[in-house]
Amino acid sequence: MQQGVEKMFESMISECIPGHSIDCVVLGYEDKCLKLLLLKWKNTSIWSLPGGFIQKEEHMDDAAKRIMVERTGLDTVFLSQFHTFGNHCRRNVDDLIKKLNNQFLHDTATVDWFKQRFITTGYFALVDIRKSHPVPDALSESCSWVDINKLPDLIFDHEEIVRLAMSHIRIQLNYLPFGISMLPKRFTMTELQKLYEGFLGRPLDRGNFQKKMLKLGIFMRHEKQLLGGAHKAPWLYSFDRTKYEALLEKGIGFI
Amino acid sequence: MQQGVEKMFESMISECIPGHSIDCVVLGYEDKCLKLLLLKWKNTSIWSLPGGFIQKEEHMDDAAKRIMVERTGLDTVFLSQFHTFGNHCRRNVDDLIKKLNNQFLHDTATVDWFKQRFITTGYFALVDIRKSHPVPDALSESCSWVDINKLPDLIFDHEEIVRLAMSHIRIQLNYLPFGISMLPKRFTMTELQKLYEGFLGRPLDRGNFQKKMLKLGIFMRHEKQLLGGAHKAPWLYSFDRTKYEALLEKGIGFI
DNA sequence: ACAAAAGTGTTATCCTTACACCCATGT
DNA sequence: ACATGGGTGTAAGGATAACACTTTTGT
Repeated sequence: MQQGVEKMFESMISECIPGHSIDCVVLGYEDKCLKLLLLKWKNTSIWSLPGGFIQKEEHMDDAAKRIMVERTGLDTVFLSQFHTFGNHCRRNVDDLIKKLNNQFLHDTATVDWFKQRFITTGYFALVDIRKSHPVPDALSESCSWVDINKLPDLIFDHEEIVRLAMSHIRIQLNYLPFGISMLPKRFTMTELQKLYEGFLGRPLDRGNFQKKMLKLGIFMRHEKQLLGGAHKAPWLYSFDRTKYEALLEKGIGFI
Repeated sequence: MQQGVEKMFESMISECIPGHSIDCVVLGYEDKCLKLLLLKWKNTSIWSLPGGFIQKEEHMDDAAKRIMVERTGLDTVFLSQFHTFGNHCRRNVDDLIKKLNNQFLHDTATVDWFKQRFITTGYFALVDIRKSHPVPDALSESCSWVDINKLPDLIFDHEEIVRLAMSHIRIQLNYLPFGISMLPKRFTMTELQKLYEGFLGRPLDRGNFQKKMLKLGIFMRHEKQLLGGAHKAPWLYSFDRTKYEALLEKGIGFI
């Protein structure tokens, strides 16, 4: 066991509040599909959501932001709390210890920390994969983007957490035009549409989608793209940040 | 200080998990207005939301249910978690102790319990006032229904919690037809409309409201009401429970 | 020239909104 | 009779959904 891990456990136990954790459902968009940021634990086939604990004097939202910076290097992302999971038996730590095969969990204080009951608050984040720099934590051999439709088995109740995050996002999609944090500065309407289709899990009508989006009045159209496709070159758009934020404030449709 | 309070503190500290609390925004409807269930602390002018703590082996949702039963005697209510408040400085306990004027908080273990940092999860509940039997807890001299538009100052950040609950309810109102748990078995469309207006804080068109509601197909119409008003007697409706629950499942409008 | 995908247009239908009108009842 | 509030109807406008047509580009 490396020095890094021991140190991390020490500071975790001394600086964080017990019993409460944070799990982040971090979504990005690449190659026409939605991807989820996952950690793979060292020398195991255990996959989990990036997460962490809350420092004693830290706002919970700030803890989520910190975790995002640590795992993705991104400090300004769309980040929103969506649910707190309070089932007392959500974590099967004995099973975890077995799978870990004597890695990490030796020290009694550390084992006790992991064995305690945790209530976890789920946050979802929408980020631009191209700007992200995933870094594994001390327990993980990798931190990587995985196609949302090809997820491996996840630890504990993390699959449930992902499911609920997606459901919250789908609902919010009705009144919050996501996208600015997930797409490159300039994008085509088709790219935006594919992103929406990824969230909703179903195809949308091309013509209607364009009209609906453009009517929101939050886009700026740029000169044509000339990328090599055997077809008419699509317009490039970007978000008019001011109008976009104003729309986020008041929402769309509704009430 | 009575025996009851000491006992309560003892079991609270020994049986509940520290650092996490639950606060309930309990709403009822009476006399054409929305009312909030509030506790008034003994011999003070401190008002607060009913709340409590989570037992060591208790699911968080069950804790919320238990708290609802304890305060209202109602065990099947519409109860839904809406947000977790994780600001580390949300509670000014020194101020509380001053206001309490040496009541309750003497024992060091108890003072320590209250002085610790709490993360609280907010639940909202929609109940039928007529069926409720508000009972104060050991610290309170009263547990009573207060007009949502005439709230007193609340302790800590409880006003913020109420505000956020209302905002969540208003959004959910767009796809969940609330009402079954708040109105008497039989009600008129105008009563339902007044309830909605209470949530939304604005008047709705009478004719359009009726058509929209009836189109949902979750109502049963009964024989006419003959109550003494100098006008046409309105129909009485009740919720068709089966269809209502089915609609709650899939939501209305949307995606 | 042709396929492929982008952009735009058309139509029918539905929903919302703002009213207007009539109905039943108690005074 | 009439004021009061309940029930229903209508017409305009907007949003939605399905689909057709045109345009541009690389091969």
